[in-house]
Amino acid sequence: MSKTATKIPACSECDNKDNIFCTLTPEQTEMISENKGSNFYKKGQAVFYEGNQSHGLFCIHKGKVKLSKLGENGKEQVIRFAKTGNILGYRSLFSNEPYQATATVLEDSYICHLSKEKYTDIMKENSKLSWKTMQLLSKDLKSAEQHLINIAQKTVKERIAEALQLLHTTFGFLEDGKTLSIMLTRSEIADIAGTTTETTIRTLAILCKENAIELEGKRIIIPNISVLTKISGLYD
Amino acid sequence: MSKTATKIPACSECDNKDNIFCTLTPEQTEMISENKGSNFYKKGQAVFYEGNQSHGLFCIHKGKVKLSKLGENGKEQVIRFAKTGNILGYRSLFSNEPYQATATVLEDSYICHLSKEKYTDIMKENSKLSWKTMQLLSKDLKSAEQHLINIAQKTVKERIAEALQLLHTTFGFLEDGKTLSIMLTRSEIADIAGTTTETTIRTLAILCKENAIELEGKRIIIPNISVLTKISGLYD
DNA sequence: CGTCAGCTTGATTACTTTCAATTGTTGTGG
DNA sequence: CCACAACAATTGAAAGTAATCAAGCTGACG
Repeated sequence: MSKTATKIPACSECDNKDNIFCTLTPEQTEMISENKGSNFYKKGQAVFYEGNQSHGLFCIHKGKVKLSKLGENGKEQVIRFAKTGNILGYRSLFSNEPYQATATVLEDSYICHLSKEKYTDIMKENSKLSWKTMQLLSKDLKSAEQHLINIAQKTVKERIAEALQLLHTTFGFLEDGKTLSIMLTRSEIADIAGTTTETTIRTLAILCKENAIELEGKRIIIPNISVLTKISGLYD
Repeated sequence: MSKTATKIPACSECDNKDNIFCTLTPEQTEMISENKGSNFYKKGQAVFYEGNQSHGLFCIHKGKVKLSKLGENGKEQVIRFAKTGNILGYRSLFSNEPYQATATVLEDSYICHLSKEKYTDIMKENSKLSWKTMQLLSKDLKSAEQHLINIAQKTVKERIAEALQLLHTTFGFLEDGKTLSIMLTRSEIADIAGTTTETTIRTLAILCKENAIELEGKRIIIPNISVLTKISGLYD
């Protein structure tokens, strides 16, 4: 609701240490920090929309985000997820095209806005940041291609099982070590797997019957991840 | 069949001018050129296989290549195409992972092999090459995501129409200005659209009946590309 | 001329979507 | 706190789409 920018510290104080910025010098960190804007986003709010003119990139200080695109029929397709420490909208760095996807906050989040120019300036003098950025692109490309082949060749059941695994590897479990720490609607899960809400509901029920998962409302419990792995046909 | 490396000139003499190397200084071009190996590949031959340890990247001096991955069921999925002037296997630059896809030559081609180390050395001193590489990654990522949403949400007919458009935009027409300059088997077209050979045949027949295309054996004629565009629901 | 790979067609089956109706949940204002 | 509205979840039945299986055909090539 209210902007709580004051809650977010300077980049030098930020404890997201294992992200793309870890190679920056203190001066460079300061440079980024001076030009950043920080915002609170309420669950469901959009950070940017597909087609928007891009005015920079974003860094998730704390939170969970989904990136999605709309098909011609208006159906949503989830492309990727991002979480604390990840950056968003970095592809706009390399082309002056608008954002290619819509970023929606999945739970209340704090997200910083960074200047595109500062970032590219730093890339020029710090080849490690360039390198990190390329690795990031490369990683995203790899998962996009994997996602593609999965959707193209797998049954709905396999794709749902895989979607649940993706949620696990991205966001992890709650303290109990078996409940997905993210709660999505059936329709959102459908948008990951590329199917409909109804089919998702039925398929989740089947997975439940096969003891691969347990359902408690929106809460999804995965007692043994290897059961899901077997069903999805994923072996990595 | 026989190695015809002598047919390929030094990089400085190469007339693929609009590719990623156009920003290199003469010295850098020479550096790449000295370390390159050139080979002739016969139609159907593989340049590298998914899972192979990567030992460098490739530049297509002249030719056509498809990049594909295998699903768990053994079914092939075409990820991307590449043609004269494009580079292949560049993702191995950023990670020491094996090649993520298999590159297969679609018609007799001349392809150069470049040293990974030289490329990265040049990237360090030439930020424009880094930039170009990032743009390339970014572009590939964009098309992969577009391909994903298309396969996830479109009918087979739309996907086949789109596959034909992809072949057009990538490889263009013959001199007659309407015949696709690439001839693939029905099964290969199926592997682009993520469907089966039989369905591809039936769908091509339907497109033919609707006067979107004409078929002469493996030759596919597209008298009016906008008809296909309309069918595929692609508007870019 | 035989063979093999690719192409084609038909019939059947399986899977998924769509549509429709109902129930459950959540947040809000009176 | 309750009632209501809006949204989410569920279930069933019917329709549609595409895969699978089976068989015959075609054309290139040694």
